Amino acid sequence: MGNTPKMKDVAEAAGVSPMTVSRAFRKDASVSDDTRARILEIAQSLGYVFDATASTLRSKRTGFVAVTIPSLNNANFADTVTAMSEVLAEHGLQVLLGYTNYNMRDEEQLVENLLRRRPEALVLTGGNHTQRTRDLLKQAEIPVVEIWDVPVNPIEHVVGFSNAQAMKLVVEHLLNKGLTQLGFLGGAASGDTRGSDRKAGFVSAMQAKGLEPHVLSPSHGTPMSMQEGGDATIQMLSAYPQLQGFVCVSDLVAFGSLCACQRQGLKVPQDRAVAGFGNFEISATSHPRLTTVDVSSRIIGEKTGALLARLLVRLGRPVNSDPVCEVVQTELIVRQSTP
Amino acid sequence: MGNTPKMKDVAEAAGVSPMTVSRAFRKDASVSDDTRARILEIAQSLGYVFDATASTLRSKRTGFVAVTIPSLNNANFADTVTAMSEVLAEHGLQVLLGYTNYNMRDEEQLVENLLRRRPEALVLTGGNHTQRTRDLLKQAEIPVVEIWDVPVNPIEHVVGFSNAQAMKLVVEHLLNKGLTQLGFLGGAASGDTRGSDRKAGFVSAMQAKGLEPHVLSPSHGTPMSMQEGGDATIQMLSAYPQLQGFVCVSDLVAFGSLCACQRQGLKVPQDRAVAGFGNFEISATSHPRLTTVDVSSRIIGEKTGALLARLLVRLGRPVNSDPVCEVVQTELIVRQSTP
DNA sequence: ATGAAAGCGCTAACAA
DNA sequence: TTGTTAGCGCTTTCAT
Repeated sequence: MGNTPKMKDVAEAAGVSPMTVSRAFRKDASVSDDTRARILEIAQSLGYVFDATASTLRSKRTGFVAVTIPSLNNANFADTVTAMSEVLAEHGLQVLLGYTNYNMRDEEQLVENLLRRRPEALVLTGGNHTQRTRDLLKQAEIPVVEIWDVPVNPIEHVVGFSNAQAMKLVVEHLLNKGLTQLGFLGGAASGDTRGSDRKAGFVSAMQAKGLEPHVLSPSHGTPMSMQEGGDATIQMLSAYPQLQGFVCVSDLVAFGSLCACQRQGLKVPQDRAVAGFGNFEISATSHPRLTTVDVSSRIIGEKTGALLARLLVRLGRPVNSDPVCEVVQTELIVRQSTP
Repeated sequence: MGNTPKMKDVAEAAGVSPMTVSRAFRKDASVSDDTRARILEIAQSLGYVFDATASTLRSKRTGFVAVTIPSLNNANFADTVTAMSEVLAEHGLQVLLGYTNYNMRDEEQLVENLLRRRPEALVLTGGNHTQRTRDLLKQAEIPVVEIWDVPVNPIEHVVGFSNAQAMKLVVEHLLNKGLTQLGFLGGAASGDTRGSDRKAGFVSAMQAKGLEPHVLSPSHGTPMSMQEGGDATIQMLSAYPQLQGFVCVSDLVAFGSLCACQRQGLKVPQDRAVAGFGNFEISATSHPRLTTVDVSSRIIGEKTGALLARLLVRLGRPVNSDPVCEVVQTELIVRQSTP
């Protein structure tokens, strides 16, 4: 007990050099098929487990891609990460996931911690970071991808979409349907540009038509929840009874709003319209189903994974290429919660 | 470019030995406060980033706790992991997260990959694993915790609850309210005991009263979705029109069922009762709100984190103690979707 | 409180 | 296809 077998032990048991064992554990290296099979079998029988920490130190390859998301608890980010993991796994890369609590300070701390593990690339959800985060990333000299946003001043690569533009799709749809009295529900977390960009998209789309944008946007650390969406709806209804529809920062808020309306005896969409954002599962299920915007969560993950696989192809160090900026599609999905 | 500073560089710049720099970067070690402050400042100015991979190799401490969950896309598992991360972070430990797709084969592969990174402990969601997974874990000689379940034959430590017992709370509540014609909705993924345990809890609670348990449990790889919950509800309504209520494997399925009933013009709870499981946010928001079972997702994470912190206290190697089995509370939450 | 020497377990680079 | 040598960047151990 206590002495787990090393590569040397496997080598001795197999009557070869440690180098041959090392090669046997990598598929690219040149070992005869016989030898490899025999070595792997012996390793298995000895209970040998390859030590990635030692491998890493010498080869400078950790096999990690670090990914930060604002919160573990969001189905869309989960889809992005899942899709990314799948693509990266095909290239022998593992995702090292961390979350920022929608907070730039936490993100900075997280990035610093992640960099200590020497990831081969870093993916950040969102385009708003502290200066120190940006500095750390530049010094790290690894590929950096910002996703779920199209930052004005990107660090390097980008795979995302314009939250403001996407939100405009919703507003314009409602305006086209003749609704003019619209309210926006969605709290903007301090460092979270996605929420505030959506709000900005709402405001500018309204102002473009000379309409007054009513906004209820309590500002605390985290995005508005279903519950808060419902509470905000009640407040809005009492402050602006003339409102014809609620444009929400997410489907979760929209669902809260929908249920609050129903509890007030208001029919959706007849009495009030409700629109969400993100095309979460709930929006396709609720009664009525919610009009929303699909933002290609999985595709963002797939494209990011593919981009990184390309950049990290084993040419010594990462390929040095021009920054990529891929804008993914957003699509308005009209359902029954709006006229 | 290309030559990131090492500890040696920091040492030279500070006029001390690398050993002193090493000590400065660990809070416990003995360095004068002045020296430490000076070293950290110089390190910062040089853009030095501590290399955890090298540290790991020599010290045999990775600072990782590996955690597997069935899917990234589940708010309850996310809560568990978030809570666990928070507790572990206080002890300088990071979570290395992986997901199994609700699949024992994938879990085996994942565990093998995770073990290569030499985690200091491993947390598995669920109590059902391949024999090889169990063997790997035993050989690894690190603390293992199974969560979200109370396995009959645990590997080592356990922090969970009985899914069958928890489900019984729901069934008994409905039976007490005089409903006797109940149907169960929930697919059991192949290796996922949580879903099938809940089903088993339903069946045995019904049989205990001499009632017939109607079950609709399509068996594919993943848990039943909202959409599938709705579809299953339609099927059940047509196959067993006499059914008075739907007992669902999760709140998501219950929500699908609720909406399907509403689309059929059935009133919940007047015409049909619907109950969920898990106390997801949706169950507290929907109209009507869903009766469900709260399963202490965060508490599981906190307790697991605390247990590991205890076990991994720096006494050379992990403390060798008797296996712990903590059963967390489950609580029936009666809301408006049931009489 | 600080330093010197040795080495963690692997793999790059070269040789055969 | 296989082996030899050296060393990745830290930290353990022991000394002062």
